[in-house]
Amino acid sequence: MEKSPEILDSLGDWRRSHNCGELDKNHVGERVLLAGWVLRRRDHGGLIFVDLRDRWGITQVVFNPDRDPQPHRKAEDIRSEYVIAVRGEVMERPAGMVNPDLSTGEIEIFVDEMKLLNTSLTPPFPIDEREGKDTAESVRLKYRYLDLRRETLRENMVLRSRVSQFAREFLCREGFLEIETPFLTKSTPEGARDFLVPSRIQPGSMYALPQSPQLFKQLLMVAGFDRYFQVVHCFRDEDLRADRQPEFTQIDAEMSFTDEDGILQIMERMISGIFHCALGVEIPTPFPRLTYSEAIDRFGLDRPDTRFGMELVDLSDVLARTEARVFTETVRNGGIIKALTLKGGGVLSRKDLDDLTGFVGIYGAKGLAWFKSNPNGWQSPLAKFIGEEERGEVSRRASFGEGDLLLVVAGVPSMVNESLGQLRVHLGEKFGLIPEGRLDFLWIVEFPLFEFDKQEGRFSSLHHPFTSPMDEDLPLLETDPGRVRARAYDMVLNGSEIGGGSIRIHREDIQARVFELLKIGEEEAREKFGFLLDALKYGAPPHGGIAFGLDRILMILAGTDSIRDVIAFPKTQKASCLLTGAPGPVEGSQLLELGLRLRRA
RNA sequence: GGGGUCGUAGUUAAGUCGGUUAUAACGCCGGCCUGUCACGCCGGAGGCCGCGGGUUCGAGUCCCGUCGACCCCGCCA
Repeated sequence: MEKSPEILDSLGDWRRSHNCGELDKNHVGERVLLAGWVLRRRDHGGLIFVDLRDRWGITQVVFNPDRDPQPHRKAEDIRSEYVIAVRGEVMERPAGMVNPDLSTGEIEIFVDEMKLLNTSLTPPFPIDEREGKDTAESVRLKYRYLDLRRETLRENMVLRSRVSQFAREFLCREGFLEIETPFLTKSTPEGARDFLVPSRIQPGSMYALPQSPQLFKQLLMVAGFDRYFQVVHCFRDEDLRADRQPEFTQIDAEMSFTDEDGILQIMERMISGIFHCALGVEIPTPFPRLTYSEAIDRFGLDRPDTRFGMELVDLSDVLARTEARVFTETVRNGGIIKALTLKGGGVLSRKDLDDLTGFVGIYGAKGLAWFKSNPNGWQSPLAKFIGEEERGEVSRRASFGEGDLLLVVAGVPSMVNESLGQLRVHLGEKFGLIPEGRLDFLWIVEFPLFEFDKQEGRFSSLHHPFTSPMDEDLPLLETDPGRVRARAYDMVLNGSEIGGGSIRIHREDIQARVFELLKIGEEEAREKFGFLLDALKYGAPPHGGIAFGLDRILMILAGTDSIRDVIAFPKTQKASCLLTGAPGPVEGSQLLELGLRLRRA
C-alpha cells in the first residue's frame, strides 16, 4: 500500500523544556516542549490522545481540533514509535480523568505545535509490555534496540548504571584508584579457555583477551598503588549458561598491607551500600562466615542457600550397620551416605519420586533411596533392611517424622554432596520453602587450595595459582597437598556466588613451591609467569583482593533468572549476537595479513 | 561433546486418529467516532506450518537428518 512520503520536520531550534516523566500538577499552565516516541495513539475522530514516551516516563498529549486544526491533522498520520516533538500547555486533567498508573497522570499537554522528527516501521513486537505474552527471545535479541526501549530492560540498564556508579564512588572514597589494564594480553594456562587475537605485526603470535585482570592488579600492588579497582570486562571462551556470558563484567579490586578481615570488611560495606542504593534495604554487616568444609557438610555446595533449612545429614555410620547392601557396600568402599528430610513429603507420588531420582541422576547419583514414615511404620523398597534401632537413630538425626520423606544418596563424597545439595535447592524452589524477599549474604572461607585433577593426574588450583596457602598449612604443601587450605573467600548471596578472591602469594619462594606442586615446570613458569615471578623479587607487598560478578549481582537486584536481561547486548547460548551476526566470516585479505589460513571444519 | 524443551500470519497461541479452503487474539491497513488511557464499533489484507529428505493416494500432523532459540550435564582457576 502506497503511502505518500511523510514530510519530516527538522528539529531546528526546538529544545525540550522537560522530559516525559516529570510534569505534574505544579506545572499546570506552563508552556512546555516535549519530545519522544509514540507509545500509543487513541484517535476519537475528534480528539486524538498520544502517549509520548522517553527514558523517563510517559506523558499524555492531546490534539484538539477545536484548539488548533493544524497539529491535529498532522497527528492523524502518526503511528507507533514515530518520533515527535510537541509544544503546548500543561493542563490539569478533568475530574475523574486522572490516570493513577502514570507519574504524570494528573496532567496532560494540549498541543499547539507538533514536529514529526522521524517515522518508524511497525515494530515486530509491542513496545508496551502490558500487551499479551512475551515475544520469543530470539526476536527480541535481533531487535535489541527495540527491546531496550521497553520498561523492563530500560530499568535494568538504569539499575546497572546506578550500581556501577555507586561502586566507583564508594571505592574512590575508600582510597582505591581506578586503573585500566590491557585487553590485548598474554594467554594464561590454567583456568578457562582464552579468546585469542592474532597479531598482524607478528604473524603466528597471538594475544589473549583477559579472563580477569588478575596478574595486572597484582603488578599494580607491586607498583605501590596500594588500592586498585576497575569495573572491567572479562572474557572466557567456555560454554554458556543462564548466568554465564562469554564476556561479562567484574567489579575488580586489590589491596596491599591487609588480610582477609581487611578485605572482607570493606567489601561487605560496599555490597551492603549497593543493595541500599538499589533496593533501599539495610543489609547488616558483618556477614556470617562459614568454612568451606562446613558448607559442604551442611548444604552439599560451596555456595549454600541459607534462606531455608532442610540441611543434609550424614548417615554413613548408621546405615552401614543395616542389611541394605547399597549402603554397606558404599561405606566399605570409602563412600558416604547422606540424606535430607522433606517435611510433609510423604504425599509425593511414585512419579514425583522417579522425577527426583532423575534429577539427582544428572549429577551422577546411581539412585535415590526414599523412605516415608507412615503411622504403621516405614514405607520404602529398602524398609525391610533397616532394623528398629537404626530407624530410631535415623529419625532422630534427620528429624524424620510421620508424614515426612527422607531422601538418601550414597556414593563418593563429591557426588553425594553435589547431588543432594542441588536436590535441596530444587525442592526448596519446588515446594516454596524459600522466603520471598529475603537476602542471605555470607562468606565462605578456608577453601582447599588444590583439587586433584583425575584427567591430568595432578593437582590444580581451585581458585588460581597465585592464591596464598594458610600459614599453618604451609608444611602440608609437600606432604599432603589435598589438605592445604587457601586464604580464599567467596561471597554468596541466596545460593549464588557473587564474588570471590584471596590473599595472594607475595613471596617468590612460596610461589615457586606452588608452581612446582602444580607441575608447572621452572621453564614453563618462567615462560608464562616470568614477569610475575620477577616482580615478586622487587619488594612485592603482602596483598589480596576480590572480584564481584556485576552481572550476577544485577540479576538478583533485578529479580531475573537470565543474565541476558541485565546486559545491553548479550549473546545467545551458542555465543552469537543475533543483532550484529557476530561471529562471522572475514575477508580473505584480512586472514592473509594475519598469516592465517582456515582449515575446513 | 552429551541430555531435554520448543520452532504454525508481524507477535502470542490452537490445530483431534494423517483427510477438503490451516483457526483465533493482538498488531497492521481502510472507514466511523470529541475524554480516551491496553479506547470503542464496522470492514479488509496477511502463511515456504524453520529448512531438507522419506513414508503415504494424501503430511502442519508420522519417520530421518539439519538449522536456530532456551534449560541442564561436562566445561567455566
